[in-house]
Amino acid sequence: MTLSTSFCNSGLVTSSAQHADSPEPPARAPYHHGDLRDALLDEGLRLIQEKGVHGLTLRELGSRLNVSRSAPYRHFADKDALLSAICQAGFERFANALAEARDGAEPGFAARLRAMGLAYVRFAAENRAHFEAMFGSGFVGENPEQWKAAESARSFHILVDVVREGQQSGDVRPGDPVLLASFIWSAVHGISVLRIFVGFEPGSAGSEYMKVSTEILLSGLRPTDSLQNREN
Amino acid sequence: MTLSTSFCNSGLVTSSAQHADSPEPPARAPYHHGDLRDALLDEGLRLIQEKGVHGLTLRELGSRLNVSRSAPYRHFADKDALLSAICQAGFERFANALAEARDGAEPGFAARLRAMGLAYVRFAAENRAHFEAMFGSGFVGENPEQWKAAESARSFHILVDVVREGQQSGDVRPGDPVLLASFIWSAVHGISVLRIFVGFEPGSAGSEYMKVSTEILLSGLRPTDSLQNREN
DNA sequence: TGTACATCAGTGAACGCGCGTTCACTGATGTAC
DNA sequence: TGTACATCAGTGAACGCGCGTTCACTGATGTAC
Repeated sequence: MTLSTSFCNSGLVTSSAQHADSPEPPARAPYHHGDLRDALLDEGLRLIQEKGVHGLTLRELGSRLNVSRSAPYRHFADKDALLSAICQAGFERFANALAEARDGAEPGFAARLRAMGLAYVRFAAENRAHFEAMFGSGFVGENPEQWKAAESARSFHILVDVVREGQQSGDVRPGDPVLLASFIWSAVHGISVLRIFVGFEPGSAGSEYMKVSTEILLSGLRPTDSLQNREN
Repeated sequence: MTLSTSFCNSGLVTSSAQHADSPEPPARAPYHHGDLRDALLDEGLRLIQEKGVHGLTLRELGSRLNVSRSAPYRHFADKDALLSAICQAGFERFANALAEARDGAEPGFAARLRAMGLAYVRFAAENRAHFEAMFGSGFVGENPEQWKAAESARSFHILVDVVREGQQSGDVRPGDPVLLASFIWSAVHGISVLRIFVGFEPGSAGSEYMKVSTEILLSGLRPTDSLQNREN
């Protein structure tokens, strides 16, 4: 990289030689990256996926993208700004995943909760990097305001609304829907976090565990005096 | 520190002068710390409490204990060994806290679960440092075998046993007690983790939230066909 | 259609920092005789 | 009761590393005229 650059800087001869070789100089990286901002977000994600949040360094990022160390500073004020952007993007995708699960499910509270719970755990497993940037200790812990951002609130309110609808249809016990949703959230979050960060996945298969968990959750949320409302 | 040491190294005169001044030289730290190993564990905990796991550095530790940077290496092979010891000690205290909660509770599954759930969340809140060393992303995530160690298994089996007893007394639905205990663990863990790392604590007071959560959990664990078994 | 010029998005060398760890050393302690 | 000596638990200087960030710079791009 250093070699080719100084090579090109050496004068007109080199430049014209390149043009003689081929109309599109192949081994020459363009001076402008084109979409470095998005590339930084993407590669940053990949880096976290591989090495965890603390493996994310601007130097490594620059080197992977064949760009100088200081190039990222044209797009992000500092490392924290980059991490913040990754976190924010994560919450956006997360909220979308939850909304999709809700919309794709059969009607009824139980089906929706099952779908959303599965989506939560699956999102965590499949987007470990985003999830770690969003909820990992050390980052959000030091920036709790991140949690209050629009996108994370949206994720949570999707769940609150589903709970509220469940209450209206008589499938969910009465009570502050925020507290009920919080418990659901915590339970599913606990499953995700223990699996991802600690490798805790009881039952050899794992799917049985998820099934039992959702069952207990649903059963606990049902109104205590209306057993006839129970679904399949 | 450097001054006083070189001062003492300068010869017999200084040494005798010290004795002439006072029988117990006051500003002189003893060469041997006495109990550096325990002091390292204690101060290490304090450091994590203040700055998170990544704020734990051997240099800072040495400086806080008025000891050289390399002194810790007399007691721990490296930084990881120290963190491992902190983690291990955490699991030991954690298991004790759970066992105490179980033993201190009124008889019956519901009372025990309430006590243990509360103990779990409280341990996390009051021993943030231990908790972070035990479950924080970035550490245990990279050393999953830590989780399988004797003390962490002990914590979990305390819960499994309580569930099993609950099943025998008819307070808990049938099914693999390990899966049931895992769900309880996950739910309570989720509450703890969201509170500690993300600052998520719904309901202004928080105690109401804990109460609702335990209620849902208990209700979900009850055998579905025996409503008469419900407790207060 | 050209051209001067402002602006944007890169470069690469360097700074300063804090870290884990090593190493030859030395003072303190305990123990065999 | 003394004394030689092994062992233990410290010291402090140094090494090498990777990091975030800054800075003067330069090539590329777009835009007004």
